[in-house]
Amino acid sequence: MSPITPEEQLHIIKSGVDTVVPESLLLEKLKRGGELNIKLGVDPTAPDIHLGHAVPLRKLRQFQELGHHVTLIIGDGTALIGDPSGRNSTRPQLTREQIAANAKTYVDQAFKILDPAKTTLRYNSEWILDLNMESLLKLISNFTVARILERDDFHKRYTGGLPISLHEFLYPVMQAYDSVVIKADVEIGGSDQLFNLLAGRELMEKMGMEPQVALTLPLLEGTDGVQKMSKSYGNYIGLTDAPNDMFGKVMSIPDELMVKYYRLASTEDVAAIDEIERGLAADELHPNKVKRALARNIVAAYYDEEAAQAAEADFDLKFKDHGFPEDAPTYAADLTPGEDGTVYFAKLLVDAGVAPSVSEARRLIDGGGVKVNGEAVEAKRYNVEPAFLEDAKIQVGKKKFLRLV
RNA sequence: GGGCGUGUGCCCGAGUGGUUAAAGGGGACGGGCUGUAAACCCGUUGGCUCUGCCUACCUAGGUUCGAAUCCUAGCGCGCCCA
Repeated sequence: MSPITPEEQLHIIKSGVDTVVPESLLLEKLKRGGELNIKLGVDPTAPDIHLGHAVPLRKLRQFQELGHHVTLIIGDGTALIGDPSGRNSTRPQLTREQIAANAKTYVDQAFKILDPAKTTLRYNSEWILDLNMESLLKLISNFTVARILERDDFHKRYTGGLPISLHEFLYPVMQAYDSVVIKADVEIGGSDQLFNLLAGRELMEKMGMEPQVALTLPLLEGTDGVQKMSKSYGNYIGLTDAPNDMFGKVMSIPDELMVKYYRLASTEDVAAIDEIERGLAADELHPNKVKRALARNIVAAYYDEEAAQAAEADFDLKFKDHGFPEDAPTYAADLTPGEDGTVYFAKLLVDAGVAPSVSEARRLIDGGGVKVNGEAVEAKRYNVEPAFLEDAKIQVGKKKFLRLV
């Protein structure tokens, strides 16, 4: 057990969190000493995880470092229901094969963050799918329809005349039952999970157990700084992104989000983050330096320190020194000239995958966005003599590089 | 089942039968500036064998010299009535 006091633990745990319900119970549990059982339930619906999904995992890791134990529940049973949280329509139900495949991908990525020695992995199909009618009825009788309907998304759908399938009512109940089975001390989740976490408290209490503490984490905004991180908004930083991409994406977040990212997505100590936050507010720290450190930290968390430094060097080369990266993709271009002795450069850019259409490529050239060997190609120069492109280093915009071979 | 309304480019949204590839905004992209951003300024934003050609305003027909704009049917969406 860590020598630090319960109050200090609480401070660390609270870093970056949205709400803790109730905080007093958490402190009480911490004071009792010994390891707490921290629960996170995930639906195996998203095969690729990004930094947003990693937020609760980071928090679990923090608990582990404080000496606590984590129970990660793969909701392969509840996935058959489909979590209605935040939805305004019934979520499509997944097949068992999809679920199994997703779960595996998820677990592989989750263990990049979690300490396997302090993690128990459970699948809730184990207990949920074997419930007989008698126990199921007993279980659901602990909740009233009115109570379930209080939930904001159900309420909206109900009053809005949108359908709610009966099985969706069961989702919070089943998630609560998970907490009963594994005897959770704390359950963590996104802020949209609060209702489900509270249902767990309620059920545990009704079944004569000490209720769990509900701990919710805010949603992490994506690289655009506005919308929550999500693959569909294209603003995500994937855990499997290459170090250079990951570094660059972190660098592109707005300054205002740096501290939040530190708290929710980095491995930095809470005390150090407190200091960074203070330093930024007092104008003692340069935002650029802080963001670089953040980007290095995040890359190092998923790769290693060396990769992080290489990514930073690459970043400087591209954006600070405007150099040409060594690892630029290569393209074997056909430089055979046409009848007029030139190569159709605009088309070549499309074939090489650095421009979506010939028209767009022409516009990019006209706008000075295409550089060959460091020099911007002049407007209207869509056709080019082959020698001009011999082993050329081509840059399109700020981020696309290409080396002809 | 009936009535009314609506359907435009990535999104929102304007649109008079005839310079409409379609106003305006957002987003995105490119350039400048910079600390990587943000903010700000400028430009671009259907495709192509590009001073021109082709395809476009839900779909299919029709009227017309000419239609996103008018008509018919279908499909989608909305509201009201049953």
